[in-house]
Amino acid sequence: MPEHQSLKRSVPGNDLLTLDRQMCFALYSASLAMTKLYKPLLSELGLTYPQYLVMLVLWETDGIRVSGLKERLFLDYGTLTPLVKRLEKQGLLVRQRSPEDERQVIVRLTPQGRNLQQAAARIPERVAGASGCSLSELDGLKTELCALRSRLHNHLESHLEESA
Amino acid sequence: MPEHQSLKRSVPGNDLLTLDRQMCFALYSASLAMTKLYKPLLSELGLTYPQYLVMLVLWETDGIRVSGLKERLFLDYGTLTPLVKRLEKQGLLVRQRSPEDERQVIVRLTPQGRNLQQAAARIPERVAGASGCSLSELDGLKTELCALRSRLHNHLESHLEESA
DNA sequence: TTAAATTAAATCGTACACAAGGTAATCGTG
DNA sequence: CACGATTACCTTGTGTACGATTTAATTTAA
Repeated sequence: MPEHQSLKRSVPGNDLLTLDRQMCFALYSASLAMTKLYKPLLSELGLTYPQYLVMLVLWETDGIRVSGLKERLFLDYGTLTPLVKRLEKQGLLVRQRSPEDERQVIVRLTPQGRNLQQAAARIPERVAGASGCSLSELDGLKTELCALRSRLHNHLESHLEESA
Repeated sequence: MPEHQSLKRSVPGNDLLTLDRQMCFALYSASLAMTKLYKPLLSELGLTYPQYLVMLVLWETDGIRVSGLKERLFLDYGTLTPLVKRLEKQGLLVRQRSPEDERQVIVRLTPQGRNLQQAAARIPERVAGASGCSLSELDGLKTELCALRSRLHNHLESHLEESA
């Protein structure tokens, strides 16, 4: 038997250090698989998955600032700025500086961006069907994941000032 | 309320088209938050999160092929090839073509890569603590997510030949 | 027994994700 | 009013993800 296999047993807590024991890997791989499921549906609309999330926010709250998207989607400016610019280039929205505060960038849907909502209307049910889960199953999982995310954000927040 | 009066209500299933109703967004944002939780712990080891996943596989199964990593982690060659090369550059593993089949690349841990397992041994418990969940909660969620991932992969597989 | 098909991996191009650093506008305090 | 701090956003660099294409090795089949 190779040396490293006997070493394996000697590491304390080592039995927890396997891929299939990691909740994080289940989360990570399920999230990537879900994105792949959306891909063909969203490509009909010319959207990527993160772009779809931005459009979901705008369909609910048009005229939001980039900082609003940041808070709603938990993404950085470094992610959002080029993402929103790509949506602008597609003609789905316009970015304009706020007249009251020139630092702020307001994001507004174009008529084309608003119209895309109809085309997207069937996506949730198509995804639900493809995921092979009942709506209540999905909703239960959603609730648990939101609770987990919330706890993670609390923890990340409470450890922010350590580096400041 | 008559369905045809507001555009918003007239879109069938439109009330499902909001960010906070999307299980996918809960999944996506929880996964990103989890990665952020790991980041400071893994940076002590000089690893990114996907690199950590590769190391987890290697600590279990040294001498695996790249295609083995692909199947285990559900990632593409396009992701894995540069990722494994970066781990090789760090001296944690070596890549070598199989003598029996020159197409295959075998990935082997170096002593340094094997030693890193000790340094990583405490990570799972530290993450569990930081996530604010009990081990059984995390395990329950893990099981649900694996089941979801499995259903998504089945669906993606069954729709592969449509494009072939 | 080779030419065609298949396979394993690499490469290329696009789009995230985010830390770190930068800039311009605004605010707060003396 | 001045000026340092803060805010909102942008830019750059590194590291994923993944579709599409390519290359080289192996297998299959005519």
